[in-house]
Amino acid sequence: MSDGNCFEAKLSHGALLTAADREVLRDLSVEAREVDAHTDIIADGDNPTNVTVILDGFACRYKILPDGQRSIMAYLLPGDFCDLHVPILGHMDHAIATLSRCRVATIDHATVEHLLDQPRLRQAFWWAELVDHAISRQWIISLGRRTGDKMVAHLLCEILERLKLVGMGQNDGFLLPVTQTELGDTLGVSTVHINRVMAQLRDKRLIAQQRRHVQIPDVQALRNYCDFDPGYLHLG
Amino acid sequence: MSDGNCFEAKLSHGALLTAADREVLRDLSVEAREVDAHTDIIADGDNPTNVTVILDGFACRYKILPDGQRSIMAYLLPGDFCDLHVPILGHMDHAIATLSRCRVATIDHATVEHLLDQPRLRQAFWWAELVDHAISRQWIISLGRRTGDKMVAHLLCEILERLKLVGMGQNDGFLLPVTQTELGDTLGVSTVHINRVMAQLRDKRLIAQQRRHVQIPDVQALRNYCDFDPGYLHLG
DNA sequence: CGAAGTGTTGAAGCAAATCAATTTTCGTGG
DNA sequence: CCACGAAAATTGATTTGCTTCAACACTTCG
Repeated sequence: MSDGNCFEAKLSHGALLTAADREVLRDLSVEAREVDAHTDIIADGDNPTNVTVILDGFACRYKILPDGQRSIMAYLLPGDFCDLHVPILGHMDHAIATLSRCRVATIDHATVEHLLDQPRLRQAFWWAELVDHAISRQWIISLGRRTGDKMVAHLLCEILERLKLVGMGQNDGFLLPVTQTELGDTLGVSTVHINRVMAQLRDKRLIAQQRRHVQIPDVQALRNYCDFDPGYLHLG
Repeated sequence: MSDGNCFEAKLSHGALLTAADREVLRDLSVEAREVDAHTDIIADGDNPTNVTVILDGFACRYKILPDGQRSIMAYLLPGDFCDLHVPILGHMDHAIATLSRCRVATIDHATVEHLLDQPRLRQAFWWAELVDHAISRQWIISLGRRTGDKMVAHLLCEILERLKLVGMGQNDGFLLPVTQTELGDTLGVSTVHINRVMAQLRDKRLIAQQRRHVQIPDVQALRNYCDFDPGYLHLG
């Protein structure tokens, strides 16, 4: 499952990179470190001096509200930037934590600046940011207009597609290292409701589960169920 | 209310622009056109050959779902880009329509490329995109974790702040050219519920309304009510 | 092996949806 | 300037998707 080139694999979809460009991206993944599950990578309000990339595992953007509620507003999968926006925005307006154990790489801001001087890499980096925004817009649609079962189905379709993008979603199944409580904090519903909705999807044979391993026996059926249209991921 | 320099005013917050930079931005606003209320500016799936900027009025990003529901996922206020992402993403994954009558300017892609060659303007443009994304993340929090009354309050606080940013939110009041049906499609609740929630906010003296004109007698009180923290707008 | 975290299930309650009707506002033309 | 029709706002009654509370089973791991 672990693949040091997922960063390169992802960004290759955002621009026509040369062999040299790819080499540069691969080199950035060399100095990686491991982070335990359920650990903050970047705290709310931080002004980190480098940019972090997820190389393996699942992480999330989240915010704790004054009343103690947690809102998870994005999943970060292998190949995803955590905080490419900090050099421009100045500080984090949310926190980032691992969901599973992760392997991450860090790139200092000076190096990022240098990479952004190269037109193809600049386009690839901004493509990644713009796709993240497109994903956020889809989450707004889900939260506003889809019922619990359709929200879960749509999220699973999205994760499968994003994992396949970096060569990790094999045989229409994947490891989803996310608890039902975390899914609830993502989709704005209670843990109990997530549990019942997952049971519904299993009953309808739209998904199968062995522990944390999710299988989708008929991807098209699940897509039809929640009107999933992968166009917003802008992969070609 | 109408001010040809709102584009310049907004982008000035994203980078330290020179007088020459500001001049360039002002010149782009010269060839503006008017668009009637409730008219599409850009259709879903389009691949426009220029970038549109709102100079006056309210517009929105929206998508019509297969079952006919409409989801409004962003408001575009004076100074906001409609589709700066299209040159990189290739096509629109949603549509953009006016809410009120708008004055808009268009910049062809070649000119955008030229502007992006200048480091300060490039930073300002990307700052605008990144703030838009930060706003989307806040909407995800609202939709997932706030009740109807807090969602409306938070949205009003945000709009006030964004209008003041371009010199348009005077005396803690502003014109909100948005129907209750549109607010419902924005916040994922029914028109009836929006109506009752607005009545609650009036009863609590958190807002006052004369037709479409919203007044906020005590901004801090409204902010406290919905835990509005303007940090995500990254204005300082 | 025991404790903590996670998943599952039932029952009761509530926020918001839906359905339906009425009033108010707005735009347009006579 | 008023009349008229359409759009928007308002209100009441009923229904429902989801929450909350509570209990219990399963899994994981030190």
